[in-house]
Amino acid sequence: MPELPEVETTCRALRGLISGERIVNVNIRNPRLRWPVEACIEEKIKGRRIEEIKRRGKYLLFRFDTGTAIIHLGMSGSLRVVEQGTPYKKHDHFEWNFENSRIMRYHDPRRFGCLLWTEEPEESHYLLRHLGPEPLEDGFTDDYFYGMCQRRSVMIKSLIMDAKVVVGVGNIYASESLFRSGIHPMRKCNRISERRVKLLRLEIQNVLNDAIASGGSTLRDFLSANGNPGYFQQRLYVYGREGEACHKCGHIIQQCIIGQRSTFYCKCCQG
DNA sequence: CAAAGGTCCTGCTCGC
DNA sequence: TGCGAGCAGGACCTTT
Repeated sequence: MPELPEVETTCRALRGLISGERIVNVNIRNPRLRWPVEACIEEKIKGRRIEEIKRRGKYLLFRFDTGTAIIHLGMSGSLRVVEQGTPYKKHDHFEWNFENSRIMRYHDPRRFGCLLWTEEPEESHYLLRHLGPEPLEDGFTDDYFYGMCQRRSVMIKSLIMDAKVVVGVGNIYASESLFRSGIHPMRKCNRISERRVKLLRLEIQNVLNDAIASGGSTLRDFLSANGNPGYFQQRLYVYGREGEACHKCGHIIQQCIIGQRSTFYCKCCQG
């Protein structure tokens, strides 16, 4: 579920619901996430106020005066805010109870996500230290991106999914942005014209902005029974459409595997 | 049985 | 031969 737009949607929803709230209780029901959830996190944040909630790549950062809690949603994780008395669902692994009687619950069937605690400045934490620029912020320039393409020789899809190059481009939006810019996903990144690389950079931003905009419409449902932030209603040109007709030219959408991940493209539109 | 939207880690290959 | 960088593949889990 969570690519950058979903994490951003979650981040905005949480800000509206629990920013500035004091945590009155922490309940770790199953610490066995990607890395074990340390029991000490309870004493670190209990009684503390969330001073800021922000996103870096696909990581959510909850800043307290004592340090920062880092949550990643992995492949199947989600965060919901519910009212007291809401029954647990299977795979609700931890929760934070707030003074305002709301509860933030972490749900994650595959347990690829994490909850970590750090007292370092967040940018020097080992998981965040080597992350590339945010795709929607100033550091992700044409010059920077073309430079990375020149310096490497991997397939372009692998390059844009590399968090050291740019954060937040997951499997869905990688295929979508390559379609929008007319680049075959298996093209070596150093064999693409500067003009096309610049177009790709722009289309990465466009597809992420579009997805955030449609995710934004689900914010008000965050507190309801179904807390899934969704990228539904979204117009996907190629992802998951193998065997169907291309919306632009009518040719059949193809599927291949790159870096163990399903990849979708139109061999007519993407030279 | 295959595949699912993430990403860290290991071990291999290649070029110097 | 030895080394580092860059790259591909494996691993982590459960559900459909």
